[in-house]
Amino acid sequence: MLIKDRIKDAAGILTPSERKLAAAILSDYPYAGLVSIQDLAKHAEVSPPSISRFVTKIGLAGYQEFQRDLIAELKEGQRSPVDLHMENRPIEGGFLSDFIQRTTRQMAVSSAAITEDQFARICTLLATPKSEVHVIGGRVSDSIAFLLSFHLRQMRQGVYHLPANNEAWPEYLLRMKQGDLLFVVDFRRYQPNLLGLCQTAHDKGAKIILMTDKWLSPIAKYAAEVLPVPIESGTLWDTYAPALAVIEALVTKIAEDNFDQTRARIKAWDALRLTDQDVPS
Amino acid sequence: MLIKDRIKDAAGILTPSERKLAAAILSDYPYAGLVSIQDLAKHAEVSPPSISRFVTKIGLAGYQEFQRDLIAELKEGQRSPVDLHMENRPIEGGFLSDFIQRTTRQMAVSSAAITEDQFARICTLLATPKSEVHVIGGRVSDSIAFLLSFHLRQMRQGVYHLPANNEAWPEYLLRMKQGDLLFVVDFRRYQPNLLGLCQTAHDKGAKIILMTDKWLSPIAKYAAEVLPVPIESGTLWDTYAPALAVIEALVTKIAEDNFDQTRARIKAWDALRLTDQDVPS
DNA sequence: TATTGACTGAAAAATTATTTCCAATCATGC
DNA sequence: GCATGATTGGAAATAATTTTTCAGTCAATA
Repeated sequence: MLIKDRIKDAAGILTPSERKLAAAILSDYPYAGLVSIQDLAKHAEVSPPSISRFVTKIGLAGYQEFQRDLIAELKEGQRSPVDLHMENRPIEGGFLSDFIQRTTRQMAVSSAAITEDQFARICTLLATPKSEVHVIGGRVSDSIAFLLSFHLRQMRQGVYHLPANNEAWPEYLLRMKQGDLLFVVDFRRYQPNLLGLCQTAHDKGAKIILMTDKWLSPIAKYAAEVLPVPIESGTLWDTYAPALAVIEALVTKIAEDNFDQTRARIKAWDALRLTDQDVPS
Repeated sequence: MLIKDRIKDAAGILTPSERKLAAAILSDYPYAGLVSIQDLAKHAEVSPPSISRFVTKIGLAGYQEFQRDLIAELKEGQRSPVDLHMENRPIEGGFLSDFIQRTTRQMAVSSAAITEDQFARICTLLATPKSEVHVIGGRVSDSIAFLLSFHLRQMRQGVYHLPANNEAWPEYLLRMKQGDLLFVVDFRRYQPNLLGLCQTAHDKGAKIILMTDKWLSPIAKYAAEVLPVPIESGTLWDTYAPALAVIEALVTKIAEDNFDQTRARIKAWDALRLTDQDVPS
């Protein structure tokens, strides 16, 4: 039996620190287990005795047998890609693996719905230095939008994240000029105030890039580019993981295309951040 | 340098038994080297001292370093049966689909590293009405953490999202009581101030649930539960999509388990929200 | 054939890793 | 609240592994 499975089987009877240990081992399986008991102890923040007890608990004679087995698995595993492949489809179907699988499927959908062409076009837009970029999302999706503006800010200047409170919007709208960009994330339960914002921005000549779901937010009307992403998870709630993946893809592509600039900027950034570091440990 | 190459480079100055040894190691590389010096000695038909001398000769400090290096090589090399596979054909599907596929792969890893058991346990903890839940994340990951607190707030009372500014933390810490929960998301570039927060919370008797990457944030020391999620995207930047998926899975599970309560709460919530809606369209 | 020097492995020593024991702590049930 | 039992990590004991020492062997050479 695989060590991994032994751990999962024993999951029910593990003590708190043993669970920490299990997490540490599984998080970089099997390599995390291929160090001395002391190093593993330090890494997992538990004591060596706890590890010793743990390996006994999962039915092994001792730490050494544990390691020998891990190495044997590694050796085996590399030989039979078939087995590995089987592992990728856990039919056992716990809630988590089930959910993840669904999300995974949705992610595939998103890459199908967005053409590489459009993707490249949007990257180019967002990377254009002379266009300032304004970013905002809906009540929930703003946190996704935040990741875009955060990373974008590391790569270029002129990136602004609009606050949720529309009282402050005029300040940003006044600054917007012809050719600037407004990146909006708006998923169902579309917010009327975002629509108003986009209308105004559009009137001012800003290009709007909209990330939305398949029902298409009314903002689509003003958008120069619409990035459709699937948000149905097959459950009662929506999933934003595909949306996040697309945003991360954008950010990564832009960063790679402008690598030197980005690196320089991050370096300068970090240098400044150090000066007001909170609590040096 | 790879051990293999070190051996080949040294081939000229090897003694007869060292050559036997080299052959034994290379014949089942790198697994043959991953046993005790005595087993390897027996297998290669030489004495342990010869092995010791050998590893020194090829420029390593000792047998242990030799093994550590072999494992590191293995990890590096196998790090990406997937990644490498993709790197070979990055153009095929285009940047986006390539990126999405990688992310997808990572998501599968996360469901392998988190046991269903642990998942269920954490859901139970977060759903316990009498424990208040405090949520916070790192500079970037806080936006992921936000989605947890946001949705959790829809399902139960006593959910607080700590502000990024640590000036305000004491207020929350004062409120924390024995048995309360602190859910922390902390990915690499771990923030010292979060560690301090967790230490204090832990001292106050709060249970800490930590979502982190495989390098394990130092907060693991105080954590009752550690949720490891993969964040490597195979590019220069990390991806939080798997983390988000896990959080969404948590939220969904909790909502489904407490469906009536959640529905009633959302209904009441929406009723209140309508009264101060910003701009009716 | 004797001498030299390199090579080797047995045994001892040193080091390192692992396990056991135990006291302190923590949580739990009464 | 108090007692009980489980859990935990430090320290000691144990075990294992690795390295060093050293004497014997062998081959090459004079």
